[in-house]
Amino acid sequence: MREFFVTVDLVVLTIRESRLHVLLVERRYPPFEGEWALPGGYVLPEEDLTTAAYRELVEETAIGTGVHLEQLATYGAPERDPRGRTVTVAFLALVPQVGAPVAGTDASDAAWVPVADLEAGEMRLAFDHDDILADGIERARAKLEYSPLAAAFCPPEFTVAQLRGIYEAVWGHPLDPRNFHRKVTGSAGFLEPTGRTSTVDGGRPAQLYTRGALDTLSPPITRASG
Amino acid sequence: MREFFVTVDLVVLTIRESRLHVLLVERRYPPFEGEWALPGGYVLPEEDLTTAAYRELVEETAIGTGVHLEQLATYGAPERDPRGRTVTVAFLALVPQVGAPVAGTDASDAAWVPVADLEAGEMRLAFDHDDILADGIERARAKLEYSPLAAAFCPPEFTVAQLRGIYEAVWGHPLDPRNFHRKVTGSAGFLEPTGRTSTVDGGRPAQLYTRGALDTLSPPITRASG
DNA sequence: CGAATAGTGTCTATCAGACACTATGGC
DNA sequence: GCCATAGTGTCTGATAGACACTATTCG
Repeated sequence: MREFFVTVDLVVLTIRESRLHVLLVERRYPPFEGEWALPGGYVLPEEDLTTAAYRELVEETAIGTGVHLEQLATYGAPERDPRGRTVTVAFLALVPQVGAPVAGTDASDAAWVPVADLEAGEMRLAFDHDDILADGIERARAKLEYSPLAAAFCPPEFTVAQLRGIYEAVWGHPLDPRNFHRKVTGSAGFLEPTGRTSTVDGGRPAQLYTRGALDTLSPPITRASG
Repeated sequence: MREFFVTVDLVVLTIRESRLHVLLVERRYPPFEGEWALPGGYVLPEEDLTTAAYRELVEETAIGTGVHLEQLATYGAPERDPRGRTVTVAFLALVPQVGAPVAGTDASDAAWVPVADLEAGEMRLAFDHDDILADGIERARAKLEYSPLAAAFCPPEFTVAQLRGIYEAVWGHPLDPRNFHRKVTGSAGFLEPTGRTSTVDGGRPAQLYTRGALDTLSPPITRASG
């Protein structure tokens, strides 16, 4: 029995230009000075873990509405932080498209980076953040199958085509528009029609929806095939 | 930033007499002296989280082979432990049927308790262990659907009927023996026949299997209906 | 009108669930 | 033979995926 430092780290995902992006910060101080890392920070003495994660999210992105935040996993290898024994609780955040990220106090710069670039091995993150990121991406991909989570990437009202775009960006392959439409509109409680329509895409106006009350999708939308 | 205590707590599940049981210990010292709790303890200074969980598991159950151990979630509400700010990393362990549990140093007694009794609200656990237990049970139930995890409850070689008994005990309702048989034997890589047979149940001898290499079952075995 | 996107109908192969039937042991 | 359990065959209703077709807007 001894004392530990406890931090939270965030895998913040969003869709930009039809591609999945993750929020990274450039470290301003040692260790790993100048390298890219996941945003995060120390848990305060009287603060719950989720509260700490939410606070860090707001500090980094300046958004706080329509966000999905869930605990991912905890990483505590003895040598993972050279400053001392540190356990980090990782969270997964899914956010709608926003403007440029905000540089926080412990990061000299912050940026949205395409996940595909990181998966191609073009960049190594500080600490064990490559592992945490991989776990976060896999969690997001898996949860789209059976949860209405994709709506967390969308604005409050969205079309079926926008929602399909989320799935295509996260899974990295196209889906049949007609079957997708039938699937999501046919699952009672998954989407709620607003009665309004949107004409942004040049064709027939699309029905606008909000996320429904359902929190488990059965049967799931499968990602295996297009 | 301040220092925290870090512990691991275990949700250890097994099947006894065709019912799902969880391992509980009676606390020997305050806080919550005399109450029942999940087994667990402090993470040592140079110890990985999973190593700590495994150490606690061996201390409490004296078994170490054929066990499934996975991280569940982390709980860190500021007031969850009156001794000071403590974060606990909960693990889920699934073990084959074993003898009586072993009383550890920080528990005056240990016992296998039917999960159904706890779910009926007959018992309150110390700390926030009721929440942790509920999360662990739900994780186990969900993972049986799409993973070969049920084999972790079985001896090294087992029959299809034994495996079905696991599903029935965890999910709490009967499954059709014929459809279950066709399902599990038809998924290539899920089970490996050994060539040996077992005659323990009085009828036609059953083929014995070991767990196959597959780690994701597609399509899943659904728990919704019998 | 054509182009583009929204949304519906229909066909087919597959599969879950129900359940009749056969196989192989102990008594 | 009788009973119990193992394991197979067959039917039916539901559904995923493929894709033809209709609907509604813009220019």
